[in-house]
Amino acid sequence: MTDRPVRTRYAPSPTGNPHVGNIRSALFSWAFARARDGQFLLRIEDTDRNRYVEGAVEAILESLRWLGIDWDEGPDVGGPKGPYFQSQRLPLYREAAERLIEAGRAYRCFCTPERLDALRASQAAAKQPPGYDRRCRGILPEEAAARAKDEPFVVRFAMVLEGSTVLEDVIRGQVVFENALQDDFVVLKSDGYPTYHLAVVVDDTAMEVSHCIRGDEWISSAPKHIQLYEALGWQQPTWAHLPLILGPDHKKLSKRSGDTALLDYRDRGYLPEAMVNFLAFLGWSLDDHTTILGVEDLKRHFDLSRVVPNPAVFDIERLNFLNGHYIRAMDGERWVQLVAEWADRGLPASVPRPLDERVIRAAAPLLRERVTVLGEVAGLVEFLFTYDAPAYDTALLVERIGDAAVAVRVLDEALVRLDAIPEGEWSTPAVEAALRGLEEPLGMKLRKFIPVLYVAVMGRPTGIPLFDSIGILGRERTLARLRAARARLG
RNA sequence: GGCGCAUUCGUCUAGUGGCCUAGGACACCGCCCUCUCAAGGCGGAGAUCAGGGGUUCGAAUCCCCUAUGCGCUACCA
Repeated sequence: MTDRPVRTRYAPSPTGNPHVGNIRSALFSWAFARARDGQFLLRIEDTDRNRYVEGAVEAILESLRWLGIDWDEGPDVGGPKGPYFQSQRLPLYREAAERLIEAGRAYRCFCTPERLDALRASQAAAKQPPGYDRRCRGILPEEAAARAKDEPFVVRFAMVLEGSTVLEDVIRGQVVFENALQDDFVVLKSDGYPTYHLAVVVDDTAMEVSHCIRGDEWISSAPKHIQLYEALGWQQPTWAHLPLILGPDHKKLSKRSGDTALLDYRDRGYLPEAMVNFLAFLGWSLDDHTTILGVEDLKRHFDLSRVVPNPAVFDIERLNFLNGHYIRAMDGERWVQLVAEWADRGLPASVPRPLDERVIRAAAPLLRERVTVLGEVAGLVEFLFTYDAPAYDTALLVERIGDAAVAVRVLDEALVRLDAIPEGEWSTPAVEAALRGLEEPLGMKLRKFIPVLYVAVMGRPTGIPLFDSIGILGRERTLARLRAARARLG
């Protein structure tokens, strides 16, 4: 079973933006294939025409690309086992269904949706486990074939009724399912499309997938797939059911719980390397101490044997930490570009474009240690791109220092000292020297009075370093802001 | 309801019978550094390993029971 060359796949259905849980499965499948020098393929499971969402396929490709996950075969690049859209592989599924019928392992079912609903309702009312009652399983093959000519039908798999089906899972070990409890599930729908169960078995076989790596929500269906493999006489892949990713509410992450689409994280300013690092450790670990791991190392060292069986809660704090880490670790020029991009994206339309690159370059290093998510960039640099300080509450000027009269003195003294710097000598060191020189006349430490100046200059008591900010801002704008602040205090 | 899975600090995890009076990381708290805020450095608190029975000289690690949580239970994946 494991002697085959490693081939794994990610097989999403195009029903929307892939969420982080799905992508984590893709990441693990991909990393496993890469670590084993195998191949990774992408297959679109578009067998449900009702749930198909326009643009979803592109969103899937984009999600993977963003994280740096590449595939050897897939809908866009093709490959020897194509096509990679299930909707284009219909004959394969029909053929398999035919074989199953002929072998007596599947049968046509003519029960109407109404009857099925009624059946479920009565089972629920009687507190019986729901499931198809196998009414059509007894229909003679010839009769079924005849009725099929003008009656709608589905094809159901005839489950083995006795004994048990055993799943050998590399993450969970052996899981035993009683056959008597299994349902005669549908393999081919009345519209001729296969259900997931049939399609996944047919395609994984045809595409020579060696390891079926998927979310734990599938483990209950595993006996269906295993029996399908047995009935068709095909070799099972190695099974690996990954632990679920839970939301803060400890429920399975889903579109409904919001905040789960992978691309939303990109749009909020998370870095792909942070996301990969974060996702990699949701259910897996390298050893007893590694927490920072690049994608290259993941590709090299990932292994299913170190995947844990228990579900993991998605902890945004940890993602934030990693994002900040990668921001600080990245190449300086890339950081400048990101700052430019996010400032441009986030600054109000009233700020003239293009943005002054010199300002961006000067501010970028100051932002590095203060940004955890790129979306914060614009708010931190806005004051550098406007003439006046951003709007602020006058009370802020006094808040930290505690006394309006003292704040007034600070502003007056600062004004005198800064005004004394000639235009040509305006620089960060000159500003710093001037402001530090205030300690003596004011009779207080720099740290004590500087919050007043922060507010006057940037509209808030915290932000990127003041001396640099004033240096970038220039003489005229700085003095204007200090005077404006002074005027506010009467 | 049935079936299945899971259960180590708040969170992600290390741990496969003695190295564990349970290690790392995030978050939290404190100190240092410091022009604010951060970042960084140092330190702290935080898990009777869900509970109860066994097995064993010895259990977080093996077995059983219970509890709790989650997943599945469609002509959706």
